[in-house]
Amino acid sequence: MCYVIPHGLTEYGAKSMKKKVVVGMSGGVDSSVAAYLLKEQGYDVIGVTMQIWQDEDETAMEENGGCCGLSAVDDARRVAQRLEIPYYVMNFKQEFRKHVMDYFVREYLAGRTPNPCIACNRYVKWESLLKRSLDIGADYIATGHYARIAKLENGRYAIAKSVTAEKDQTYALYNLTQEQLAHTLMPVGAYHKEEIRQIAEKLGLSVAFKRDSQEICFIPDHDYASFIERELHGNVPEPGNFVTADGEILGRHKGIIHYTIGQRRGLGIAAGERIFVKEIRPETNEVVLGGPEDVFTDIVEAEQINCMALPRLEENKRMLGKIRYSHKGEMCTVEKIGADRIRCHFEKPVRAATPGQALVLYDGEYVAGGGIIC
RNA sequence: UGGGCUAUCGCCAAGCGGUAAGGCACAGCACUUUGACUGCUGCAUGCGUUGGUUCGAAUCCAACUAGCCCAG
Repeated sequence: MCYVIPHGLTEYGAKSMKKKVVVGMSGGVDSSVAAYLLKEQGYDVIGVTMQIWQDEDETAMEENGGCCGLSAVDDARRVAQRLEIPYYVMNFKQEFRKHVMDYFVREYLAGRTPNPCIACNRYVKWESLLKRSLDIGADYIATGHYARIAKLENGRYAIAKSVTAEKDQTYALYNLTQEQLAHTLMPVGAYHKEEIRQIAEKLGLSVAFKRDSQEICFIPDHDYASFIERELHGNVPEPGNFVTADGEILGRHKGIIHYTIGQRRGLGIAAGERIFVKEIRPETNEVVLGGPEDVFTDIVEAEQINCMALPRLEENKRMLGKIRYSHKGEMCTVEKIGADRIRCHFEKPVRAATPGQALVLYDGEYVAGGGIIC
């Protein structure tokens, strides 16, 4: 049995001081309404927008409206005014560059496929923003994620799937630490997206019908390979061979950064049937291709484990495993094969488990933990 | 040099006298707080070239060109 403590409210009144919370405001509907909800709940709310990658003079591309977009500051400031809460912009460019952009490039160079949102959450939003928020006297940080935080019977904090799971964002949050969760609020997790929009509309917030964010925020044109090339100043990995699992050469590839496991489009090979990337071999600069069935596996290994609901990922426990954000999940059992490494045996093969992506394990409603697929 | 076979979209490939299937590749869109996957749409006024037969030819005939195979 687990129960939810609306932590932060428990002591409200007892100390006659309002709890102070910093809301990370992206300029979108969700975080705007999150700020409103917290204010209604009696918190001392401070709005903050994180400046993470965009240059100040980059005022073009207003229409993008990504989670960290450029009109973000204007929109967020307007909302803060409307809600009559203090508002600040904090610069996190250094942290973002180090933990997200550099990591992103490094992973592709190593033949892996990173998930920048997860890194951003763990190291920028929660590590850096939380630290600075605590420094200015806040008790919590809050975001507009569709997820809930619960304190479990075993004393641990865990992220739970949003009540209304059509918009479940728990996968991208699996890597948060206990300490971070203890200081985090996610007020919109109790609502439907539609309800959030309605609240925003009722409040007269201009962002009520703003498009949801999508794609990699620091690569608005969606051309991530060109981004990597720019970052490396053209010093990119060489073209190499497309090969079959048997070693037969099928053609030339453009360099391993252009590919990910399970990819079909963009290979430029007319095999007569659909072919997919099965494996990327940085050491020989080969990209292995195969048929649709070659890309399934029932064993997935992961490292850099973060435990959340469970103090450790127990052996032989049946859990739901998700190998990508949009994966519905498949039941699996966990085997510990190293100090910081697990092997999951899926009951049904999963498609295109990709090194660099996260394997997130769910124990019922809660995120049990997860790691990086290797 | 004889004899035979084949030439249809970037690749593969239907078509067999009645007005150019399909797959792959490619492009665009949709989906999507990662990369992918997936779905939808588009993609040969022309069938090696030139003539001929026919109301009508990618489909029949002839010549030419190219490639392949077998003889020497």
